[in-house]
Amino acid sequence: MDEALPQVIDAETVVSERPRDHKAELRLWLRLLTCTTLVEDEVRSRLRNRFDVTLPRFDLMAQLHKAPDGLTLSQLSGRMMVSNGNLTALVERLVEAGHIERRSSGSDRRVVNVVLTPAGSAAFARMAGQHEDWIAGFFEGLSETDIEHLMALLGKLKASTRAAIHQKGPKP
Amino acid sequence: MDEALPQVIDAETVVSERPRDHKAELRLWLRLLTCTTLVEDEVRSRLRNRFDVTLPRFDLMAQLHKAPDGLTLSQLSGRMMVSNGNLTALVERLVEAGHIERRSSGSDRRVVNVVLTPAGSAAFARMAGQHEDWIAGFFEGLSETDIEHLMALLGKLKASTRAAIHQKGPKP
DNA sequence: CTGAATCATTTTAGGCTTAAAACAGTTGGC
DNA sequence: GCCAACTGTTTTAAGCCTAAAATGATTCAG
Repeated sequence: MDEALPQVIDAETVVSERPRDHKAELRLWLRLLTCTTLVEDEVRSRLRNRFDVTLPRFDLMAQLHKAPDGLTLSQLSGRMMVSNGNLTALVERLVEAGHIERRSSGSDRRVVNVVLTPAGSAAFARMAGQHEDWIAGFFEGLSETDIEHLMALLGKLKASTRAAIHQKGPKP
Repeated sequence: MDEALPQVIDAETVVSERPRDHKAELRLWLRLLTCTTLVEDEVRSRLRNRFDVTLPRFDLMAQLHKAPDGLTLSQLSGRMMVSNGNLTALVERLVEAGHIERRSSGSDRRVVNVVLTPAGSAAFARMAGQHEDWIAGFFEGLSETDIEHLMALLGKLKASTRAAIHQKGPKP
């Protein structure tokens, strides 16, 4: 590519001459977003059509499934990366649906514990199995090594992004 | 783990004995989601804090920027992959902010055309430049070949997912 | 033992999103 | 010309999401 450059221009100069062409990164970001949206929207739609459940509710049930002894609302909001106030209504609807149960903690009257009911647990097991198969279906065109490479590259991206975020705005 | 399997079971049989271990795909999907959410939330937050604009409004302005002659609401909803009813309020707020302008089409009294105002156009140019730099910053930890590989692998994933979606539910 | 700080949750106000119904304007077959 | 089908937009009802304020419970320093 740079073979025919005049000899007086060294590599550093060439770089500094195009300081701001970030189109490749921008295109990559758009593609990343497209892929995620594609999968996510389809998952939402299948959960809704086949199990009459929304993705946030599924997520909440997944968290409770991983914690059979239940979780407080704060623990839930932390794990779901969702604001605290959000959970109040979400929990209320899952209670109405009979999937989960509120339990007040004996020792601290501020905290609300939430647990899957037996019915909710069974419903979640059914949904989670299907969900896993759906995801496998979406990734079917990728080989095992594709999956490994993608996993590694996304790991790198995750680290890079976190670094960029925490560099600019870590609480002083 | 399976080292002590009876000798009569060959590799193929072993594979068929675990027909449904899709954990690698599931983990990859979670990581993909994490990366996208990480970038998206940070972009939202910066747009909000530095330009007092939401991501949907930025997206809408980006579409209008690419179409200097303006777009109808239906064209906009198609390009933004968003429902039609969604746009009514979104457009209304951008009109209030002075970023865009409604123009009724001369020939068809049903359609509403929308165009960036000069102020909106200038505001968008400023935001888009910053936005590109932010994305470049998030991807800084990736080499040029990382970016190429990621682009290719995500292209494969996009194709695979589309195939899986259209296989199960294309309109008959 | 008491008041300030802290903590868990809920409420509030505002925005985004969808699907489906309602409205309004246009078009084509008769 | 007229009406039925179609099209573009808006409205409605319901859900998800956040930040910030409010409420209620706990803890701890003095």
